Amino acid sequence: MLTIKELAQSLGLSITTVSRALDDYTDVSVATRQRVREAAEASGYRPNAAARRLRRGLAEVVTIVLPTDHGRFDEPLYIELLAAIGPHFAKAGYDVTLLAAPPGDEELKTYRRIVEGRRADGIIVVRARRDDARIRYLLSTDMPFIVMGRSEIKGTYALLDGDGKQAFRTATRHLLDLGHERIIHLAAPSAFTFATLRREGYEKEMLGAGLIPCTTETIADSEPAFNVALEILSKKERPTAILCATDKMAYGVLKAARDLGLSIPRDLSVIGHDNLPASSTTEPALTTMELPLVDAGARLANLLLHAIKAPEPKPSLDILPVRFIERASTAPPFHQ
Amino acid sequence: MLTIKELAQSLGLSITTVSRALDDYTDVSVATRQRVREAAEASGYRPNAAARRLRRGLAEVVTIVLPTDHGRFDEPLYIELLAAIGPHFAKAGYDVTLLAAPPGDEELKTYRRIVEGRRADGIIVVRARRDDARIRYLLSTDMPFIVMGRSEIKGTYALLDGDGKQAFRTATRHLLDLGHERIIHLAAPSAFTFATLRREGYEKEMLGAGLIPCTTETIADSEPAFNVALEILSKKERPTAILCATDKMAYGVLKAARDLGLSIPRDLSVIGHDNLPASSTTEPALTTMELPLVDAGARLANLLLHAIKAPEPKPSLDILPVRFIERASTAPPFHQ
DNA sequence: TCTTCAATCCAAAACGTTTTGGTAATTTCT
DNA sequence: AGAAATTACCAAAACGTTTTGGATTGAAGA
Repeated sequence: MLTIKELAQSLGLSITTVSRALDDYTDVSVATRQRVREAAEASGYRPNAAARRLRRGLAEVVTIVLPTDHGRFDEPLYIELLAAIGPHFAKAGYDVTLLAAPPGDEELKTYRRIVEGRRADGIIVVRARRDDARIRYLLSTDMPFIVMGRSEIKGTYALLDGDGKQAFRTATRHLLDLGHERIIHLAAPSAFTFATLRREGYEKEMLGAGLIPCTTETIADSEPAFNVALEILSKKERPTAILCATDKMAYGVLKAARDLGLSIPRDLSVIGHDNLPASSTTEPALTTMELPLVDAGARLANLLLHAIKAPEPKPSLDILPVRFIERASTAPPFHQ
Repeated sequence: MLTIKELAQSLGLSITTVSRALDDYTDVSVATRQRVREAAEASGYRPNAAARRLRRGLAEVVTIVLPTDHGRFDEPLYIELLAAIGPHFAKAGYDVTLLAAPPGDEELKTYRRIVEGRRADGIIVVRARRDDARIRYLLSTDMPFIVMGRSEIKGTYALLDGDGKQAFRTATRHLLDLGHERIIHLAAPSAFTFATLRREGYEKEMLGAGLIPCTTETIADSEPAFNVALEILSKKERPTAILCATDKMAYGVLKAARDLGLSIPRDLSVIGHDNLPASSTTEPALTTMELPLVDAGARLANLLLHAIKAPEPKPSLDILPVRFIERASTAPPFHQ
């Protein structure tokens, strides 16, 4: 590859001048700058990334570590997020590197590798837990980072999350307005902040309507939700609506209802959250909620780039509105 | 951060010795090596990535450029692939960087940035086209790369693809064995190699069974397939089975059948390809095919790492077997 | 005893940039 | 006309590694 030295030689200029010309310094004449520009363009010169990183002390990289549970991550969410943040970081001259690590020790090691090897200028932490070892570790370093989701760790860092509480209030209200009264909430494990928040939203709205909230907690996946739903729906006084913490759980509920011969939405209304790609093709199409990831990505990139530039980070908590998407799985309750 | 200089000083050794001790050279005594090891471990020393990259002339990075059509990429396929390749590259000391670029000029610029700035040691090209500008560009450089999918560009490079032809022969045979005779193939545009191959498989098996193949070509998405299916299924002599080039197309067919009051699989068998996450939750669950991405990822990582090491690349074409997944959307034809 | 050899260690060069701290030539101000 | 300021350029240092090509010791062989 062509180096700046060769380029300078071919122009009869010093390395310094070429470098400064390309970086728009004012102490090189307009004519020279132009000449250098054109020569660089014509020869396809591009500064060696490693060299400039070493000199500048910047990696020009931000990293996102994706938690992979069993070798694969079936979370289309993060993919959308990646697509959304990519262009923003690219425009700022940053590459986005993607690391996959199973939660636990391996995950922390990955973070240490990034921090200690100065492999990135910033880190994106996703799927925050209420007590999160990654956040605690990062706070002990000077690595800028931003958290997607909510954690309860105290400290000076920026958080970004959807307004799950408000979203679940809205969803509950939607069901109430349709005339439902026996509304059950299928919650995700309370170790996750998002689960707690969604539950709070549901409970608040129920209580506001003078109804007793009724929550069942289970693993946030299709299978466990299926089993729980089978049980709930077999009872004599079964609910007329189930509000699920996630779309995946809603899939389990849909299946359980089908297996029991219940018609949706006639006999049961179902709502999920996430708006996974599959949710528009279920039968019936699932009423759900979605964090607009294009906006979230822009905001996230912005915050992280700011944190990288700023000497002293400011704590911040960005709560983004969640969009309610009404499809075919909700309707007024059918009175026998 | 701690540098090797400081570490060496604190140990009373030279930089050279510390560096060589950590790299397992034989010209440092076992005792010293041990001592250095422990000190490095204890102090959390990690070589500065930029410095070692500059010196070694390696980026320790491979890049995958994802084609984003309209700002987002709704291809869960690549996500799975990413998860699959991640650990392999990590083990070899490589980071995976992810770049998103819309097909066309922007995309080529991205490739040039990587190559000219030496930002990666290898590139993964996905969604190969029959005539692919990216491949042509990469062939003109010395950047190692590997292609996922098939292209018709001549040259010395490695290709990796699923055996779509064999897969569609198997699928067709499956329908024939069930007793179907009026089997229609809903094909993707023939500009894509995969579409042509799948079609060939279908036609070969049909002809082998003494039946006339009948293919309809359309955009590989749900909506267009829906419209085409509506038309096909409204005819008097409608098919008893539709073999779709992709799952997304199959979703459209499922919806069309539902709208026409046809029961699946009684009145119509449907098969897709890709095994998207949504395909196990459709009603009924979709019979489909899948390229085992865990294997594909391993193979891909292997090939690319090899290409990076090897001075002279060898051309290769890896055709991976596709797995047939029988679910509930296929059954013997129902004779009125 | 003198050379040879292996075992350990190290100083200095190199990787390709950016930045610091200038110099020389020209212009502008007293 | 001489001093001061401005313009346009550059040599050399620095970033933190890895690697090259020895140097120094002590043991083994002649």
